Amino acid sequence: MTQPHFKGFNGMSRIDLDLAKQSCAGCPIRHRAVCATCEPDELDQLEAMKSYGTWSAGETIVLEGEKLPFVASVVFGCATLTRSLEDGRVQMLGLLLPSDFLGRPGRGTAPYEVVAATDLTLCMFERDAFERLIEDTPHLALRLLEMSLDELDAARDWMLLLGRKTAREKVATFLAYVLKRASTAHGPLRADLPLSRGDMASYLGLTIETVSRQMTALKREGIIDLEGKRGLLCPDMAALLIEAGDDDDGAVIA
Amino acid sequence: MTQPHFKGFNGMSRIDLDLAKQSCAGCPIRHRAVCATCEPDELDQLEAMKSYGTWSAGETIVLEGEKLPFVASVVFGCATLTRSLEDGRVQMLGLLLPSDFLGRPGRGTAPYEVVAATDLTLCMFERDAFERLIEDTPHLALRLLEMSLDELDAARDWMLLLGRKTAREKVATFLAYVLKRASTAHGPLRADLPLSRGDMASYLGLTIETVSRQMTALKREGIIDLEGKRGLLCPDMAALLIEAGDDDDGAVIA
DNA sequence: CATGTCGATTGACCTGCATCAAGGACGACC
DNA sequence: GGTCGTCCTTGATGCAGGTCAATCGACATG
Repeated sequence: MTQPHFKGFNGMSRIDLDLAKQSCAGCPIRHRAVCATCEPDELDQLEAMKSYGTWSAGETIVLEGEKLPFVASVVFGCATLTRSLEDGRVQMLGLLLPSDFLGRPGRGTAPYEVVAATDLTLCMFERDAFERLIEDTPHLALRLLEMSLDELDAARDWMLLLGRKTAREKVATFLAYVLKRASTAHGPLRADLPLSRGDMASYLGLTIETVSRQMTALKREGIIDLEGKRGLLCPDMAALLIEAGDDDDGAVIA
Repeated sequence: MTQPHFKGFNGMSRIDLDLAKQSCAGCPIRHRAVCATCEPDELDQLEAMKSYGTWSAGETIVLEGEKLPFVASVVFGCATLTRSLEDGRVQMLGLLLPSDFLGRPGRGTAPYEVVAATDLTLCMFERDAFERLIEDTPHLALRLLEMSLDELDAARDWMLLLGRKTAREKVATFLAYVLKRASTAHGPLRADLPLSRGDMASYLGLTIETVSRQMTALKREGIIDLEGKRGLLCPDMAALLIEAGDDDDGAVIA
């Protein structure tokens, strides 16, 4: 386990900053997140408390039960929320992709471990200042309520997956989700897997071996194709969705 | 499937009303819910839009995807939230016990089926009026945010259970949760199971048979005792918690 | 080029839970 | 009391996925 450290709030390269600006243009955490309805002066306040932080793949951002002194939006990269049983069994509880929100306004400590699954950039807001802003800004609280309801929906889709889907359906559902999140206007034919096989197993309530076997099976049957370890292509999204096991439109996570 | 009907808003016996009053005294949905910090005039407004509804065990309150025209707090009884795959597999996504809250402020339709698991009384608030009140009452939005974060925590505990726990641990965890919710100051030695074996299976991502077998095993080993089908006694809560598989303090659901 | 590491794959085997199938227990209703 | 119907329990069997272990790239390092 890497030590939890804190590059944020200061040390960022020029390039990092540019990339961050690009994704957070105008309103700092724009997609899915807080400021869809912000007034200019509120945006100024957010801007004032905002900073960027980077972590490299595998680094821990907070340990289970520790304080998370900020809330944040993922600019790029991928982070995972996991919880463990004492004997070492691990289950992923959340997957954060660009534009997803991290943090529980009003709650200082994280009831799960947060780890950077890939190199990661967060757009962060100092917690205390952010919470003060919420108090004074009614529609912000509503926006956050919206967001946590979305997360709740995602968690519940995920429960259905964990409780009732077969290994093949689980893997197919995950791949479909990744493709959906990566999709452009041209269609979701290609994506980079944001997670290792091990992380996928943790996500899906399976073992590495089972994930690997299901992936090769789907590849063998022509439903997906793989480029190296992380590249994923899907010639026919519909076929993949059938394997995923239900009407699932890919709405599987927050 | 029973047809979704709507006894609420009017037809209640004297006794029902008394019971409801008792649980909802003063502030209508008090525990875990909205009004911990309400002003007197806000309470009046809530009072004005409030009504009670009853359902008997097995009745459906809303179908998956239908509109739920109210938000509510459970006064007594037990309701379940479930979602199904097309082929009939069912997973429970939420369990509502007295003082729990039902409904997603700002969202009209339920993404799950809501069924009364036992005879059930809800304290209901007409949706539109409730949402108007939220708009004018900033701290209500914060309170609701709190509540949905609690639900999210519960859903995530549940994910860990579904993804990584053994059948025995799952059953023990559920029983511990029931005992905890039923506990009085004197300790949680006895409780009535709010769910049938089938519903427990749906909750835990297992089959009826497996649930039944694990229950008999726990009974045979003296960890629990059963009175009839629904009565549950636990001579030693600590022993049960060990079977539940982790530090679990019983915080498993919203 | 040899060697080591780390992730992914593949195979052989085993087991926990699902599945299929019979009973029991208990209440409702005639 | 007899006969359902519903829910629960128990047994026998099978299989999906876990476990253990070997191998295979891909990439780094000496």
